[in-house]
Amino acid sequence: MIRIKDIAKACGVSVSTVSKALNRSHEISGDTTRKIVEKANKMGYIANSSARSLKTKRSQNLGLIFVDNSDSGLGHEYFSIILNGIKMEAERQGYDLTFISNKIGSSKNSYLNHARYRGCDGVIIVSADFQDPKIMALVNSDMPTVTIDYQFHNKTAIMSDNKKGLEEIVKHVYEMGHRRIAFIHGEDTDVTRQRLASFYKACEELDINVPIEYIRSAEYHIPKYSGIATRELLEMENRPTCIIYPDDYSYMGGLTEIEKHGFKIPEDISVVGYDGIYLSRILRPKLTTYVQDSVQIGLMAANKLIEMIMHPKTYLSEQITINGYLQKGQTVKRI
Amino acid sequence: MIRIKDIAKACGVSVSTVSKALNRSHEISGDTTRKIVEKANKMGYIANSSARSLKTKRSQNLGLIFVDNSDSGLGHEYFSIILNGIKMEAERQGYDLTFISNKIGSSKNSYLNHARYRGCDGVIIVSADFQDPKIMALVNSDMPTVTIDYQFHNKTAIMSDNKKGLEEIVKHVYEMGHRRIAFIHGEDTDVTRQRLASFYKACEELDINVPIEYIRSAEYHIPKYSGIATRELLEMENRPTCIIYPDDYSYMGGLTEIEKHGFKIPEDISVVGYDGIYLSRILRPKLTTYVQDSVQIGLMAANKLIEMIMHPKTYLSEQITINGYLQKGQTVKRI
DNA sequence: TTGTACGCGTTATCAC
DNA sequence: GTGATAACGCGTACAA
Repeated sequence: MIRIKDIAKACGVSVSTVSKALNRSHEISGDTTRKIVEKANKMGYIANSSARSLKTKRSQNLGLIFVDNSDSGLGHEYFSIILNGIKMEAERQGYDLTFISNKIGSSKNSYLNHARYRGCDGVIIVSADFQDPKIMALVNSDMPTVTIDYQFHNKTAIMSDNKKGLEEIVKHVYEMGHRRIAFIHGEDTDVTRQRLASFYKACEELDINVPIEYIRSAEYHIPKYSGIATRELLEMENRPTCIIYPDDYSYMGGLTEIEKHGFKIPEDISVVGYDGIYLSRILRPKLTTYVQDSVQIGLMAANKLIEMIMHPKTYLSEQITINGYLQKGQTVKRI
Repeated sequence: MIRIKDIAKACGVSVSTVSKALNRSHEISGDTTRKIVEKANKMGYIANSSARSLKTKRSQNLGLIFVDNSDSGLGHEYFSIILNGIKMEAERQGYDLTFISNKIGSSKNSYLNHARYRGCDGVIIVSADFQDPKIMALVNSDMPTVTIDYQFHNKTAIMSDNKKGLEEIVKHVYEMGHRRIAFIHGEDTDVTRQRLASFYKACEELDINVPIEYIRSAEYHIPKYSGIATRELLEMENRPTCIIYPDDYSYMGGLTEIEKHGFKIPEDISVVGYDGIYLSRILRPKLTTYVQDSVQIGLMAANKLIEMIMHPKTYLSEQITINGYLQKGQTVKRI
């Protein structure tokens, strides 16, 4: 390992001159800087981030919280694409990314402590139990944080546009002539509440009557549950002509059930997904779904967090909504 | 922020005593240790990893290389599940995970330098261009590394069992009565070569004749290319009765093409995928595919890397193969 | 424009 | 069993 001290010796200057030169300080003359930088490269000098951040109190490192009780969190395309977006933007701006768990070494601990331990400049909470006191403690600390798809009071959050999403879906389905529209929603979260409220509102405005039995509960990303809900809907006397699913994956569970009943999509029943994952585009019939711009969500999360880190005094928390768009596939029949 | 110095003052002991007590050194009496630890907790002490690793030369942090030219790397379930496995095992053993790119801050750099800069104890190369000199430099350095699905000479690698995979697929398809078997493979990589060799070998042993036109090239994870290959196969005079795809996603491209030709699966043509992603299980007909145990691949990669870090002298590089299994779906017809 | 000296928080060595 | 002290590598007042 080679240190600035070695370079200083090799160049016949002091360590501080080397430090300043490497950091392109204007205090150092162009000539000296050039000479030092060149020498440093030749000697294969690599800075030591530990020493640097010990001194500067900055790590250029962002924490990443990704808790998946479902044990396959990262496996969900929606999240992994968000992660990809975060990674791209963080790298672009010269930040690294470190996963933050709720333990340090082998001992249980809080997320906040872990982030502090690693000297994170800020933390992005991609997926977590937002009711967890340890998450709340983190968000309410002085550590800059950005949450995704969950809004803490007065904190910066990046949200997919659930309101617009359900609104557009309902409108489209309505225009296609449907009046008996069922909605299978995910477990009770902020996102779900937004979507549900927006669904009701859109229906109300269009004078669509929504029997309570048309609203079914399932869990995001678990096709089985949406399958069960689908069966219940199909077996109703006055069954819906269109079913809106919590997400594209869940639709697959519904699909199985629909086929079991001998129904065809969209001839016998229309369906709409949510997320617009890759799968939705290659399925046949192509799925009508609301495409969330997950890369953009990730980019924006990283971007805002870095802004917050750089301007801690002037930055005002924001709630940013990332627009998606309706992908009109072939799963909604005109009736 | 509270430092050991503060605790020392509060307890009326020296900093070194506190340090030792917190690290459970046996030099310190049980009583003193208890008192110090308690006080530290009460004061909300959190260690500083920068200071610690500056001194100890250990970071308890693993680097993660994940390069995706395709711009959706993390979005591929195979990789994101591997990542999940790595994360689980690293956390279990008290290691953190940091993404390593080929730049430090805003300046271009090598992976090795980046890993050194962050003081990584080791690096897992999940996905990368293994011909990239920067990757090779990393692997050939003194930095402990583990690669996934690529074998550098005399280095530790975790491989999915491509040999057994293709072998089992061919055997199964053969047993179902197929003799005209086509294989669409991915771009030229280690994995592809292994699979191709194994495919040929299995066919040879079963006396299956493989016309050169039955071997088609596509790219992993890009349905479009597999779609094109599929069309070419379907339009042959003597078309195959079964097509093996590079991966489950690619099969979706083939599916579209097959339906365009008015063929049904498996009545008119049989198909086999590879990977066993979630999708393969919920598709109807359920896809016959070779399931890779990607969580296990991730777990093992982290596990071996940590072993290597802890026993640098005695650890011998290994090539570990993680077994998968054949998922018999409904896409291969008995003929 | 350059150099000196110190401190960031921690651990390791050695003396007591 | 405990304490004093010197590093680890870097950045930055402040001095020159």
